[in-house]
This record gives sequence, C-alpha cells and structure tokens, in this order.
Amino acid sequence: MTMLVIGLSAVVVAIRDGEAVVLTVRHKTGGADFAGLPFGPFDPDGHRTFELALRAFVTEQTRFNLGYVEQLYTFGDKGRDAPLADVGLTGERPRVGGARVISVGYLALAPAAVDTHFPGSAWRPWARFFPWEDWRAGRPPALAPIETALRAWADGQPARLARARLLFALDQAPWNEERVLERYELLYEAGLVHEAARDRDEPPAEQPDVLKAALGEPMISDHRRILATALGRLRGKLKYRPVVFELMPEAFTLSALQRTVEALAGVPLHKQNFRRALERAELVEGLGRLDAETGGRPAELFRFRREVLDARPVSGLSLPLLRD
Amino acid sequence: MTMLVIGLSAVVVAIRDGEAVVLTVRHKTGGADFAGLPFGPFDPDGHRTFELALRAFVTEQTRFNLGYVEQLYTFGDKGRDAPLADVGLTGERPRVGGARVISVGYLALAPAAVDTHFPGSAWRPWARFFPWEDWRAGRPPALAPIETALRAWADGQPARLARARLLFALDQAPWNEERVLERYELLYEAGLVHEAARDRDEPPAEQPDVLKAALGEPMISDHRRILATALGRLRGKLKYRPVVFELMPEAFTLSALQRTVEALAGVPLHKQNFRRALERAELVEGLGRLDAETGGRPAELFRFRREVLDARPVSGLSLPLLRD
DNA sequence: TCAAAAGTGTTATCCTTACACCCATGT
DNA sequence: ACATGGGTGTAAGGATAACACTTTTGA
Repeated sequence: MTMLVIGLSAVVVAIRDGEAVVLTVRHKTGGADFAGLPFGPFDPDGHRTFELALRAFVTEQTRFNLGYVEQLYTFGDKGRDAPLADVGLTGERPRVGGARVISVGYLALAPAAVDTHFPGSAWRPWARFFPWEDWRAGRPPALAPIETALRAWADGQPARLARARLLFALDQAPWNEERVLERYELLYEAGLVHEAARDRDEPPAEQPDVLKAALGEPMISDHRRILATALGRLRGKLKYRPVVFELMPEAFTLSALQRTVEALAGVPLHKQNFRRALERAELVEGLGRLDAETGGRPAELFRFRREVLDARPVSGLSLPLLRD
Repeated sequence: MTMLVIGLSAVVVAIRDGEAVVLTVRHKTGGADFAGLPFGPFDPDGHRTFELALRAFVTEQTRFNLGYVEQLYTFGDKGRDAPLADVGLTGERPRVGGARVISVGYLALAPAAVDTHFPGSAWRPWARFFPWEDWRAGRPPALAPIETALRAWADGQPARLARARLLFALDQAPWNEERVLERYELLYEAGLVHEAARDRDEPPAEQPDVLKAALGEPMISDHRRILATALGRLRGKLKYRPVVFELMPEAFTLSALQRTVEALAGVPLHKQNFRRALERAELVEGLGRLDAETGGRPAELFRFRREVLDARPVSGLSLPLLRD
C-alpha cells in the first residue's frame, strides 16, 4: 500500500522597494536550476497543527517569524507533479510506487522583506513568474505572444476561444485581476508553460524566445500553481478584509499604501478616489509627522487603526481603477 | 511512526420546500445517536484526485451525482476530534497512537433534495445545527440564552466581550451572516457547544434546556465545524458568483429564487430591490410560461442564462436587506 | 369579495467616477 | 523657476434603500 505524505508549502509575500516579492528557494535539479517555495514535510508526531509546523520550518529556513498566515488549498492530483517528499530538497520527483505526496499550500504576509542572507533563499518579484499579470503600466507586452499562442491552441473551437478571451482580456474583454489561477491553468492545459511538458515527462516545447520570456519562469513541482492560487486569493481578499496593512510598516504614506495595493492587484488606481474610500472607511489615521524622503513635497505619515477590527465588522479597500 | 490517513467529508446542500437542507448520515455511538456528514477515506492507490474520490463515495452512499463541487478547507488539528479513520463508520474516535487523520472538507450543491431512501442517510435543515444563524424572521430567539451564556463566559474581559458583540450582534451591532465559522469557534472556545467538552473527554456541561436547544444539535467528530465552514463560504460566494442557480430547477419563479437565497443567507431580502438587481445583472430570462401552483396570482417562470458565464465575467447577487 | 402572492412606480440619498487644479519641498 | 510628488474641490451619473400601491388568481 502506498504511503501518504503531507507537505506544507508557504507563499510568503512582502513588499520591497514598492514591488511585491515572494520568498523562494533555489533548486539545482540535474542540469537546470529552478526556483521553488519554502516547504517542509508535516510530521504527525511532532506537529500539533499545520500552522505551527509551517511557522516552525519557515523560521528555521529563513530566520524570521511569519505574521499573518492563511490556508490556501490542498493539492492532491496525481498527474500534476506533486511536491517533493523528503526534507533534503533534492529536487527529485517522487518515485513511482513510492509515497503519494499531498501538499497543503499557505499564504503568509510579512511586514517587510528582510534580507535573510540565507543560502539559497531569495526574495523575487512575482511578476517574474507571471509576466502577464502586471497591468499597472497598461496591457503588459507579454500578452501579445501569449495571445498568438492561445489562438493557435484554440484553433477556432468556440469553447476554447471563449475561455481564452475572458481570462486574458482578448478582444476588449475586461481584465479581471483575481483569476490568476484560472489563467495559469489555461496556459498549463494549452501546454504552453514549461511545467506542462515536464509533468508528462516530455521534452520542453519548441517556442520562440519572446513567447518563452512572456510565459515567465517555471518553478519546481506544482509550486507555480500554488503561487497562482496565493496571488488570486490575496487579490480577492484585499477587497473584503484589511490585509494590506499586514505588509506595511507601522507608519506609512498614503502613496506608499497605494503603490502596495497596486503592486499586489497589478492594476493602476485612481489616487483621489482611493484616498476618499480610505477616508470613508476610517481605516487610517494621520500621525501629524511628515516623511521627508519622498522626492517632492513631503508626505504625511499614517498608521492603520488596528483597533477598528475589534469595534466593528470591517471590509477591505475598494479598488477604484484608473482608466488607462 | 504514526500513519497518516486522509478523510474526505462532503457538505451536500440542497433546497427542499424552500428550506436549505444538508445530507447527513446517522451514527450510533455507544448510547447516543449523532448526525455526521457523508465521508470516506482517500485511497492513494485507487484515486487520482480528491474530487473524483469524493464524487465516487457520495454517489455510492447516496445514489446521486454531485454537480457543483468546491474544496473548503483541510483540517489537521490534533486537539480537535478528527474524522474517523475507517470506512466502517463505527463512530469510535481514532485511538491514541493509531493513525493521525487529516480531513479535507468539500462543499457540494445539488439541484434538488432527491430523497434517496438510503438507510441512515437523511436531509436535515441546517438551522438544526445552527439555530442562531437564521435571521429571516428577525433576531432568532436562540440568541437570548446564548447571549447570557457568552456574557458569563466573557466575565467582563474587554477582548472577549468585543468578539462576542461583533460576532453575535449584541448591543445593536450589525449582523454579519458570513462569519458562521467564527461564531461556531467562539461557542466552542467558550465551552458551550457539546463538541467542546467531548473533545476534552469531559462530561457534557450542565446547561438549562433552553440553552441546550439554542446551541443546536451536535455532530460527530469535527463535522459541525466543517458544516460551519461550508455555510460561511457559501454565503460569501452567493454575492460574487452566480452559484444559487446550481440549487434551482431549470425553470423557477423569482420568489422561489429569493426564498432560496434567503434560506441560504439566513436574512430577509427586499423583494423589489432584489428583482431590480437581478434584472440589471441580466442573469435570468422570462420564459413566458406561468406557474399556477403558487397560491395567489400565478408567477412567471424564469431560467438562468447559463450562457452569460462564457460571455463575460459575472458576479453573484447583491443581497438588498429588508429592514426588520 | 377577500386573502394571498405577484409584480410595478417613484424618490432621496449615497457612492463612484471623472474631471482639473493647488501645495510644499529639493535642485 | 521648475520638476517632483503630495494633496484637494466639485459635479454628473448610477446604484441602493425606502416609501406604497396595483394586479391576478383561488377559495
């Protein structure tokens, strides 16, 4: 009988220089060199809960303590390359007939991207893994080669075309920033992302360099899928829970807050309407102090009124889009 | 080394006579007789994905095929009573030193509550398990004894009082229908629900009969917690995805649709504003036919325009509250 | 004719969107 | 002075919430 092993993976998000970054671990697999998420096995004897286990091994691997943590999803498909079974992080796929690995993905938010100088671990902008997800400067150029490839895949089939159109905002369809996972899964299904061929033990598809670049960097195992789940979940959550503040320092300017939300949601926001919404929600409070380091006129510093969480039900921020 | 076992549990929701009902299985445990959710073990050899395994054993246990299925959460805490390990449904707790059971909860929606006449399985209104969650006829009477018990538990501590107030709408605080799980967990933490004492191997607390009734019927294992997760998730999802229609027959009246949404959300809605919102969203289409069986004036039948799902991003229904 | 449920009109208010302009600092 | 980013006023349009009333059937 096949053994079951449970692996825990963490998508640790932080903001560095106004960019959303993710904690990754480098893996040398055979010749190639891929990034992965920090992960570890769940030990049914030593760990009382998943969350405690997760906090323990992330602290161990990266030297800082997680704040906000939330379970994302449990992945158990056989066809998909499941996370690695052993703690040694060898980068080998689980052997056929060996243990079946189930992976529980978590999202964690860190108040700042402290560089841990830990061997093999690094903060990387998640735009690297999903170049098509960043619409802050308008429609990302990565979408052009992707659109061509998707149309070739759809090959006139109406169902495929409809999905591609909706998810990738083709033909003037509106962009929905939350459907990150569905987009990644479509690219996987279409055989475009590197992981698709790898999971079928096939050689990488022949692709022009522009397309290869547009499809982003692959990750080991199903980690890019977990990352897509995390990004989608976080983008949704921004709107109905005040989670952004978990990523901000104690005192911040409103522009820094807006840049953070924009970096996460991947869309440009309307400055004044963003501020008005903030004000109405009474989520922040001016500190009277100024931040001189902004380049132009100094900005007032604000703090998150954490006490509102105990006083009343509180939703997140609205995302007033800036028309392009 | 402790073995790991993965159990799958399904919260199958349907509408019967305008009430939201859940598929349950009866368990005779020692003297007492508790309800539970349909569940089964995940077999790493036989099952390619969780979802396929779930569909298979629900069909086997209840004779119908699930439509909409969504993963809820994976529960792995040790202190909590985890789901049973074997398929025999003996109702015994997993033995100390035996297998550690992890349970993956799923939400499924069925278009109608077909009575399967299967031994031991039954559809039960979920209000039985959460009497405090039904605000359709105003503040539920179950809240009075619960409020008293919670205040006794809070014992003047501001943090406890604030949580109880917010979650249970004490002192005129607004009711938030989505926070079902948090409410159940507070009652568990306060030691009020039956499961709390049971999980600590303590005898049931001494409680007046009104309080006992107000706290609802307990379930085996952590099934009531999974049910609370499902109800909360479904209530949230109603608003941003058109999932209600998974519970409706092909043709339905607008009043039946409204009653369904009310039964799920547990709040009364404003008739005309509900209809106006439906109309604006272009989610339904009149069929011209009438339903004569309504008691008063016959109502027009409508259908869900399923095709909009492929045409544009579509959100759920707004819940225009009816002030009490 | 009356109860029961279906179905509609209308208004005040609030929120969202979109426009453009002024302010304080460093170079 | 002017570039750079911070910070504000205002009005149009649309969505929501709240008011009550008419219509069509069965008993």
